[in-house]
Parts: sequence; structure tokens; C-alpha cells
Amino acid sequence: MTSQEKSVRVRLAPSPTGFLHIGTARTALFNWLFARKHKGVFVLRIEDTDRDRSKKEYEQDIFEGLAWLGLTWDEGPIPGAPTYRGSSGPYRQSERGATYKKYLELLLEEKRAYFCYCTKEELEAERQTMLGQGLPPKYGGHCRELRSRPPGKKPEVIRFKTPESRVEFKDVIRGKVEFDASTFGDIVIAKDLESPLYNFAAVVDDYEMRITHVIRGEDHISNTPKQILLQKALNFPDVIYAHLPLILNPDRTKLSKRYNEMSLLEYRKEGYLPAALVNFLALLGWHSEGDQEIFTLKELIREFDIKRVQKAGAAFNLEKLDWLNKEYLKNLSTDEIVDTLIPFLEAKRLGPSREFLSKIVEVERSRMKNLNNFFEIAGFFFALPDYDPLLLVWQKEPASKTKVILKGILEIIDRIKSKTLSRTVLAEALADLAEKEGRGPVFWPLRVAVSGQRASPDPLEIIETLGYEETRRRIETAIKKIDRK
RNA sequence: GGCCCUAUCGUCUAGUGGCCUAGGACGUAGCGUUCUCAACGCUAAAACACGGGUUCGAUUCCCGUUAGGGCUACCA
Repeated sequence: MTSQEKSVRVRLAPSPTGFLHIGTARTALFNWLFARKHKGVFVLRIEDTDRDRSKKEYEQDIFEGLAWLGLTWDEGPIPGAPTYRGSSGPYRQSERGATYKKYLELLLEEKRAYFCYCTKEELEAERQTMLGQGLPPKYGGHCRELRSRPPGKKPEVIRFKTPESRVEFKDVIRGKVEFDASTFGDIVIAKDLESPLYNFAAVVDDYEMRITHVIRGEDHISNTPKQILLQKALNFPDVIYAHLPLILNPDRTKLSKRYNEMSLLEYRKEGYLPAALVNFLALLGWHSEGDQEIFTLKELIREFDIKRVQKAGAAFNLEKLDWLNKEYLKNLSTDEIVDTLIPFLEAKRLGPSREFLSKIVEVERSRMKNLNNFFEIAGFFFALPDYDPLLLVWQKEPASKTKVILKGILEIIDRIKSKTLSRTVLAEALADLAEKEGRGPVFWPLRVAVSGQRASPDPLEIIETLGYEETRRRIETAIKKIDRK
């Protein structure tokens, strides 16, 4: 490990103007992985300079979402506490006013920034004129050389004297990116000394927080030259950039509101495991050198290489997430599944004994896609659903035959009730009947009788889980249903 | 409109001039197992956007076209 690697510092800088969505979560993951990989520091900075749109509720959602994924931050706000962790704080931009003011004054003093007295209306008129002439709209620099305040005017904003130069930077993922700064115009960096704007605040904070690598979404590429110019004006050292491809809708169109505004925590509600989601997010735009698809967090840290991140946007398909979730479910022990399931059961007001639940999970786990669909597939264990008596009948057999078979099964079960109603005992006891009538005509009606469904696990496993009393009740119900028919 | 980014199976991707009759995974289809579903096993269909160069040789390098996407705020 070189000394340079030791000093890696990255940050996630979300603005709490919406929930933590899938895109920010992936940016968080890549930053986190990069930090862990290089034994660096992962900083969480809340960009809440826009007082009107920022909400504590959203900030909370960001904290909770990151925590759920296990992406802990080394420096940043402490949820629920007025203080923070780390030496470069505070980590909310709303609490860093003095710092911005200092640099704003410096820029003003050095005449690299100036007060602009143009009103919004004047600016809009200028804009329309330029558009009308087919020119790209930019600020004309009216107030740039003003020596004093024009009479009757008040300062509206603070602008940066954008040098008319070419700006280029090397993006770790994309290589060289070039811009012509003369098309920018003098950008607004603050509304006033107390109210900095994004491009300025981000540059100041990245410097003050000693950020070495800026890993963020591709939507920031065109902000980068502006920020570099600001850095240079302020004499800040260079930082290394890596712009991640954007996430697209499943049909590869641009990410719609539905996904963009949906909290990551919705996936928790839908019963996905955080480890599966992390794995899924990692594969969205990144791939290891080998063919491995399933990674533990540890493996991800070992394998992760920012240079291997894709350049093109990545559409996310839920099918792969579902598959991953299933894989992770498979790797959990029955006990672990039961543990994660209990809060879900409580939400549905179901409170079976741990022992019973454990048995059900054992039987149903291969059919589970996520925590939520457990109820769809295993609900019949708790309450037999109403079903059509015709469902009991195997293929073209007469209903009367089905009734005879069910009665036969009932007798057999009654006979062995003293013993444990285990799979093996049952299989043995039913062997003769199945031999005589065929497996289909015997097991199909039995399965429907105990589950009430056309798709379920092995009926013998169901019976073992249900126990004698409940099984008997269900078979009797089935017989009555046929009678009523 | 201007500036910028991108382009391999439906999707996520491997691939950095010959190893490619383009590999893997999800999904899809078929078969096997089976009372059903799931799981599992096997098999199949499925892609280098297009047009020019460069080169003995291009998926890979360059240019253009096309198509997506981003930015173009006193939002971040």
C-alpha cells in the first residue's frame, strides 16, 4: 500500500430534496467500495443549501437507506444527534455558512468574483434576445467591470469571472474530457454572502474536507469544468474525477419519476434483502474480471476496481434482482430467514410460534422469492383458503372416486396418528394406495385438500408441518366439499 | 439549438488488433426429474447500430451518420 492510497478520501453528497433513490444508493456503494478498497475515508455530506426544498424527513431517509445497505460513513452527521463524526465538520452545508463566506469574500477581494445587479427580469430579457438570435444563452457580463453600485439598484447575486479558457480533465472512467469555458458565461456562485450555490459550495467543501476522489453521477460531467475553474481561482489542489454512468429504466429510456423519486427503503418493504440489493447495484455498471456474479461485501471490496466501471448507462431489470434475492435467501439458514420474517409477520398481524414458522420456512424456502411473497405461497398454512371442489379432482377422474380416495387416506392417517406424522411414515403408509390408484389420483387431491391450492410443496411435507388434527380437519373439509357439489 | 457523454444477445456484461465459429449471468423456449409449483440438471434461440477509413488483419484504433442520455437555473 502506498502512502497515496492511504490518504484516499471520498464523499457522498446527496441533497435532501427527495428520498434516497436507487441512483444515489449506487453512487454511495461505489464510493464506499472505493474507500474500503483503498483503506480510505468515506464522508457523508448533506447538501442542503436549498433551504426551501431540503427536508429533515428526506435526510432521515438517506441515513436509514445507507444504514440498511450497510454503507456506514466514517465522517458525517450522526442521525438523530446535533453533532457529527469526523474532524472536517459540520457536514451539513446549511451549517457551514462562515466557511463559504470566507472564500466568497476572498474571491470578491481579488476581483475574481463580483456583485451582479441585474434583475431576474433583465436577465430573462437578455436570454430571450440571445435565443432569438440563435445564440447560446449566457450572461453578457453587464456588471463585470462595474466599480460601484448603480443608483437605484441592489445586489442580486455574486458571479464568478469565468476565465475564457479551455478546461480539460482526466476522468478515471472516461479518459480525457474537454470543455470550452467561454460558453459558460460568468456563473452565479452565491445569492449573497450567506447563501452559496451548489457549484461553489461543493468546491469549497471538497477542499475543506480534503476530498481526493470525486465519484458521482454522469449528470455532473458538465459541472466539472466550472468547479475546476473555481478550484484554480481559489488555489485548491486538483481532485480526481470518476463519473458513473446513469441508471436507466428497464426499457433503457431515461429513469422515470417512479424510480427517481422512490425511496430505496421501498425495496425493504417489498421484502428484498440488503445484501442482494447491494450485489445488484454493484453489477449495474460494474463487473469483476471473472465470471462471478454473486459477491459478499468482502469480496466486492477485494474485487472492486473503479477503472472497470462501464461508460454507458445501465438499465436495471427486476428479474435479476429477484434472482439474486432468491440466491441470497438460499444461502441463509432457516433460522436466519425466520428472524428476518418475523417483523414482516408482525406487520401482517400473524404471530405463529417460532417452531411452527421454522417448519413452514423449511418446506417453503425453495419457493420464496422475497420476504413478502412468503404470504402468497405459505398463507395456506395459517388459514385454508376457500377453493373450488373441482380442483380436488385429478384430471378426468370422477368426483366419486376422488371422494373414495380421500376417505381412504383419512383412514390411513387415523390409523397412524399415534406415531409421528412424518414424511417417511406417511409415504410408507400411503405406498399401497398410491401403487393401486396411481400417484397422481392419490397425491393431487391430497395436496389440494391440505393446501387449497393448485401449486404447493409436497403434500407429505405439508401434513408433517400441519400435524394430525389440522390435516384431518382439512381432509374432512375436502370430502364435505365434494358432497356438496 | 449549443456543449458534453455513450453505443456487444431482450437486460447486466466479458472482450483493450489475430486466442472470437464473440464468453458468462438474468430472462425466454425445450427436455429430464415430478401428483402440482419451486428447486435442480441438460439443451437451444439470442448481439458486435450503420457507413467510411487505418492495417496483412478490426468487436477492439480514427472520422462521420444514426440513436440514446446529460447539462444548458438566483436546483443539486
